[in-house]
Parts: sequence; C-alpha cells; structure tokens
Amino acid sequence: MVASSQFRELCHRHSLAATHQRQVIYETVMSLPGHPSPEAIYGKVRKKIPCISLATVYKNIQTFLDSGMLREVSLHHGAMRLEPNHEPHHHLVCVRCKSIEDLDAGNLHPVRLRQKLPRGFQVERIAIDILGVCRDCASKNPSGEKTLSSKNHLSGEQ
Amino acid sequence: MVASSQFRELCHRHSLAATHQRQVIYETVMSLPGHPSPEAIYGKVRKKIPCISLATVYKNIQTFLDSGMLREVSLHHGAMRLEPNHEPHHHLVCVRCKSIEDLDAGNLHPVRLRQKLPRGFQVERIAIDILGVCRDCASKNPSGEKTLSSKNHLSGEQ
DNA sequence: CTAGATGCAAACAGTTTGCGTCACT
DNA sequence: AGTGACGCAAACTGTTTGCATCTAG
Repeated sequence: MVASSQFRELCHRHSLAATHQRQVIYETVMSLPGHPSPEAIYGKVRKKIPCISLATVYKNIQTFLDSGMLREVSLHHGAMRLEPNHEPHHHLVCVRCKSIEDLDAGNLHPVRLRQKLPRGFQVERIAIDILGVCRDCASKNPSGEKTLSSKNHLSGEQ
Repeated sequence: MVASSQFRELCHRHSLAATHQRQVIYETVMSLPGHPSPEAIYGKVRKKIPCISLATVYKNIQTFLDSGMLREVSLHHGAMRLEPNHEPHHHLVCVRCKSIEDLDAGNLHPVRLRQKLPRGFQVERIAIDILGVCRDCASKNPSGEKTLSSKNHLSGEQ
C-alpha cells in the first residue's frame, strides 16, 4: 500500500497494467518467508481480496515469471525426471525449453563449503545446475519470448 | 534379458521381488537417453509389455527411488515454488521433507567452470543445491524411511 | 475506447490409491 | 502358503483454458 507508486513504476517498466490484484499478489510473494507455492500465495492473498480467483493468481505468477519480476526456485519440469547416469556429473538446464543435459563433473572445479552449514544438516550430495539458454532455443528466438514444447521436454524416446 | 541374473541379484540386495515388469522398467530407464519422465518410460516399456499398467510404472519408479536404485534429476517439490530472495544465494534441500532453506552465497566458494561448455549454451546463472537430510527429519527418523508432509512442504503461511 | 485483466467453471496433466487377482519366494 | 506385485479404474492435486465481464491506460 505504501509503495503503491513503486509498484506502478515497476509494472510500467515491464509493460504491465498495475492492477490491484497484481499488486497484492506481488507484495504477498515478497512478504512470504521461504519459497511459497501458488496455493500458499493464494491463501494469503485471499485475506486481502477474498473474492480473488486462483486462476488470477496463477496467471499473474506466470506473468511475473515471464517478465523476469519473479523467479522459480528450481525449474518446474512438469513431470518427474529420472537420472540413470550414476557417474558424478552436473546439469545444463535450458530455462526456455527445459531440456537437461549432463555435464561431466570434471568440467567444474569442485564446490567447497566455505564453512559450516546451519543446524545439523546432513549433506548427501551437491547438485549444480547451470541455467541458461541452450543453442537450439537461442537460435530459434535470440531475443527471448517463450518456447517450450520442442525437444527433450517430455520425450525420452529417440 | 541377458543380465537377468544381475537384476535378480540387485533386487535381492534391496529386498525386492524380481518381477518381469520390474526388470523391464528398470532396464528401460537405464536405456533411455537423457532424463526420462514416467510417461516416456511407460511408452517404451509398453513396447515390451503392451498390457502393463501406468500405475505399475509409477509404483516401481517410487520403489526404485525409495530403495536408492534410481534417483530423481531434481527433486519434485509437488508444486511450483517461487523465489522472492533476489540476493545471490543457494539452497539447502531436504530430500525427505523437501524443505528448502536459503544459504548465503558467501558460504560457498564460487563455482568455476573448468572450461568451455558444449555447444553455444548461454549461461544465465548457476544454482547450487546442497541435498541431504535436515535436522528435523534426521531427529525424527535417524535411519531413513520416508517422511513428507510436515514442515515447509507446501506451506508458506506462518 | 480498447487491449488486456479478472472470475468462474470446466478441462487437463501428472500422480496416487483401493481393491481384487496373480506371482515370486 | 503368504507377502507383496500387478492391473484397472477412480480419485486427487496442481495447473491451464475459454469465455463473458470489467477496468486501467
């Protein structure tokens, strides 16, 4: 409410209409601790706008992600993906088509913990994802709209 | 087919019955390139066992994950999770309850690419997940069955 | 005034579950 | 013989869509 003008400006920068719902959703995401799910956001937004639709929440989250105003914790690949590769390796993940390519562990210097982790966390392994745009997506659409579908996305059959 | 006895032994080590379906599913996962989804696995398995049920595929994938015979590429948190934290940081992810905690980037020495990535991949950022068992899960169940539900899982309301 | 945003309900996709039957050990 | 696996269909959860109405620019 206080920063209403800031929000309007932010929307303007991303060519989005500054609606009330949009502002409340955005502020709610930013105010929630941790890494909220759409459902959790909806729950809290509804306290301010009881009649808001869950679809509106989803649509706006998508809008924020597309515009870069918000980010996903880890990419949501739609379906579970299994890892047959037992060799130590990391992943090259395309943020557009969501393809995942293996990258041999030898290509990265090993990660080093600079010091102790908080509260009795027992480390099992460290996963590194290099996020970016793969060659195919970059060539298809150098700027950056949206691509999906294509390639590896849900396939596995060669 | 060739390695049938190997598979029986593998199952025995994990106290699982060595059924035909189980073997075909396992071999299919291992044979598929990349990071197959359950649907893709089902598609290929059906070529060998046309009447197999999708539920059987899911149940066995779950069994393999639980027993450690297979691994997920990145944890499937059930729902999309948003990242309000714009500061550079990484994540501490519990493989049991799937909670996600932030870890300040200063706690890790920066990752260094040991050399060029394959084929025109445009890096946007590098995400590091430290996977393991969080204190709560470790204390509740030091051995390692299954826990889920509890904590951060889908919540966001305080 | 018009493009785009909202709300609703129905549709989807991915995954899980219950239960009767069947097969491995 | 008994425990656990399979197959089927129905249920669920998370997410998306179509369309009529409304609103910011």
